[in-house]
Amino acid sequence: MSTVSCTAAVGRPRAFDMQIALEKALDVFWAKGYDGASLSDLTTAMGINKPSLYSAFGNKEQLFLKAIEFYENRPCGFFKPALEQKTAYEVAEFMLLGAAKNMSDSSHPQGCVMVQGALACSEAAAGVKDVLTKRRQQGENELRSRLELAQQQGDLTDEADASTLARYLCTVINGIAIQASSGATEAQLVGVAKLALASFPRR
Amino acid sequence: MSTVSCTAAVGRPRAFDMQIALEKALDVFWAKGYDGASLSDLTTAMGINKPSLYSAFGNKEQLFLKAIEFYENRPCGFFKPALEQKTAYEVAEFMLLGAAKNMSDSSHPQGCVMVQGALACSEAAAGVKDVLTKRRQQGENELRSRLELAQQQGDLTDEADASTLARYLCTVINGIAIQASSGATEAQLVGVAKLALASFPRR
DNA sequence: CTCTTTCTGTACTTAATAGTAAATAACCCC
DNA sequence: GGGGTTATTTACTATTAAGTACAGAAAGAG
Repeated sequence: MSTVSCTAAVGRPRAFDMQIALEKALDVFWAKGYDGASLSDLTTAMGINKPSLYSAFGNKEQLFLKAIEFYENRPCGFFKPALEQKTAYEVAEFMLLGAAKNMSDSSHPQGCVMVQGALACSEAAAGVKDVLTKRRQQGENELRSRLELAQQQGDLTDEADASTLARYLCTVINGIAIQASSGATEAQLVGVAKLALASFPRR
Repeated sequence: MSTVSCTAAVGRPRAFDMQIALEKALDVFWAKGYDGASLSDLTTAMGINKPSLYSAFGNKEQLFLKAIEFYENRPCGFFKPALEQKTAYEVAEFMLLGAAKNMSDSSHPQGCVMVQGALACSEAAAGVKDVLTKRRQQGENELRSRLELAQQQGDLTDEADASTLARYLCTVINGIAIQASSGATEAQLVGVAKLALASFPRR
């Protein structure tokens, strides 16, 4: 089930678990951003040496991309599960409350690596910034499609602009990410999420 | 009226305008963040050499702090003017629409340097991240006080929680900053701002 | 046991980083 | 115009950055 492990059957076996190392790397990128995370930070957290990192993950940029891919697909995510809720309002509610809870969770760095991983950055990080921007945009698009489906299904009023509504929800989620990374508590963020929901049209 | 210029009457006069140089530095920090902005980036943009930078502004960290101080006080800001609006709703409206317009303005980097200047960063930037976090928190506190005043003056219902309301508005503004730095247009952000306003209690 | 393959650890390279020393140039005051 | 003062220029330092060469270690295949 591992998404990255690929130790060949022949040759000296890898002495570390790639999945666990990747999670450690994710935590570093999450807390420090792409520019702020040095290879020393990464190898120290991952418990390996640089040649192991390069042979297993390519280079810093590819390691980052694999880390955010893992981040997006990990089981405790809230975005994709939210899209599967029954009604548009439940989608919005699940998503906002999920963001509030998840991003303030102290079992990992606060906020969202998709937001703070590479927001304002050096030219060296321009590529990963671009990837993050596109991924966030893609999430917004998926949400818009889900809301349009809700309109077809009749659980979201046709007067609503699905596009603006999706952008609004993503804006609040991004804002919650900032607040969380600034130290806001879950209770505070849940309050914000509930207030944000007041703008969402109930059927 | 210059806030930073302090060329002594004696000695060789400074060959550059500190205010203009500071604005150029601000643009670099705004676009690249503290970690992503190298001294070469800064001196190139400012049109000066490193010793001039160090003698005029101290070091990279102090330059950053002076740049954000300038940012907060510059005339085209929207936060402080918003607080002076007549009613709580007008405060919120001015603030959200101001954020939407200002942060997508193409006459400077998109987004908000107070948000993206140092969000997830290296240990070297921990100090400036801390300053930014505290400043944002201070802004939120000022907004909360303004809303409490509105409750005393009767133009905001007592049922509203001024603290949560202020946090909500700041969350949306921070979210707008992310969207703007990801390329959202003014029209898109104004749409978000208006939708966000629907959650704000009118008297 | 040996060969091949792959990984690990140490030590290295090259380039960029923040910051500075020292000589020179430009100004005001007397 | 000389003396004191401050800014500029060039050249430098020490450190850290990302990335790699190479020798040795650990496994399976024959």
